Amino acid sequence: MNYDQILQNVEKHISLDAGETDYFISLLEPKVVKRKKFLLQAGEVCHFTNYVHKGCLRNYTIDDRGFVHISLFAIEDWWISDLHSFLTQTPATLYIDALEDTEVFQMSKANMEKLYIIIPKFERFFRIMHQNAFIAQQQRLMQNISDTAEDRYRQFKEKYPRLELRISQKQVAAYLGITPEFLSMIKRKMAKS
Amino acid sequence: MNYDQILQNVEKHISLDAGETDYFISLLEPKVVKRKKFLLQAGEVCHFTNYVHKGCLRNYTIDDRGFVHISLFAIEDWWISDLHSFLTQTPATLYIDALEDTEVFQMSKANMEKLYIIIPKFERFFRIMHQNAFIAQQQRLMQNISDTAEDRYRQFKEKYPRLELRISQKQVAAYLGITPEFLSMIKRKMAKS
DNA sequence: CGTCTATTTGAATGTACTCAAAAGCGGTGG
DNA sequence: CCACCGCTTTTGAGTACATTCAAATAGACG
Repeated sequence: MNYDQILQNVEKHISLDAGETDYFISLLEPKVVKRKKFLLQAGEVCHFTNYVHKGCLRNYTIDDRGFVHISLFAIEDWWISDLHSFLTQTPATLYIDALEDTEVFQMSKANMEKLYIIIPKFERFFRIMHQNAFIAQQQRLMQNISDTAEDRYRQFKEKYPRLELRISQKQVAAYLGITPEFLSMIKRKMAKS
Repeated sequence: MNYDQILQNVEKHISLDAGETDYFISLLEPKVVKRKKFLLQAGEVCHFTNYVHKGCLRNYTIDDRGFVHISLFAIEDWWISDLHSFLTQTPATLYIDALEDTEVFQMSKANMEKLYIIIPKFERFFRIMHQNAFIAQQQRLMQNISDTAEDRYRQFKEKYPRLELRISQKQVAAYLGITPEFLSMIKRKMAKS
């Protein structure tokens, strides 16, 4: 396995010496997730935080009417988990599954706690990670409140360039919070102008 | 000034000895914000993270059509800032102002950095803070995508019990992402059944 | 190749907004 | 203490945005 990519990700925010690097890597568990397979299902406890090395995962809820709502697409170099479940070790509300065959590095809750003790600057790393996630989500929330579906679709294409080529339109609609039928209409309308 | 409330807030997540407590308090700056006065305006750099000791602040954006969208109400015992602006020291996109005369404790960016160095466990404290904020916002985003305005209004009342008595319906509508007229209709409809 | 799912299209419906006008309410100054 | 002003809330009619349901077509995968 090649750890360069995940190390680069970490070293965007904190620096590690050789020993720290080795220790960090020793806590990671590589895993392959086949397309359509689950990494987490609602009701289970989320035992791992996952770094996507290659492929594409999605994080979603299913509402009372059975509709899927996607909270996040995690492609190469993204982190993904059910943060609430992971931190509190209570049953998850989110599902995580693979839209493509995917390779991840997993860090268990137990290993994460060891890591914080042995190399406290990882507190800083994950603080920054979560801050960035928070900011991105805040922007998305404000967009969802104020913008039309067509605007949100344009913003999706900017935020995830080329992802549309890899996933179905149904997935995009579930991310935008609209029906696939309506997204189809939006595309037709946009193509005309 | 009475620091018991903010210390209790901190000690929910980390423990402090007497010296640490004193140092933490020495970095706080008390401030009174009169109703309708700003703590932050879009375009300015957010220099402070604010803890609300008493009163009520709101965090909002103004979209291109001039509409206000409220990201958060911060009442007693909540923290509030423009996190992105604060962390990166770039111009804010959010406004913060007071809906009531409000007392806050402010911590500047410079003091925050000192705090992380002198008492590193505050990295942990703010990591947990931001994680919780992230989780709350994720739930709100999923609600906004999947639920009707009426459902969201019910959830607002659960999340902020009694707040409706303190703020105008217009503020609630700006939080829910609907017009005040439509919220009025929802209330009428709910009152009937 | 056949089956299953995704996408397109259209008509009818529901949810929420816009604009306008009237009524209610709160604060302020005289 | 009351009258007035400005802002909030209510109400309604017309409109725009988005969903639902159904059916036909296209595409993907085993």
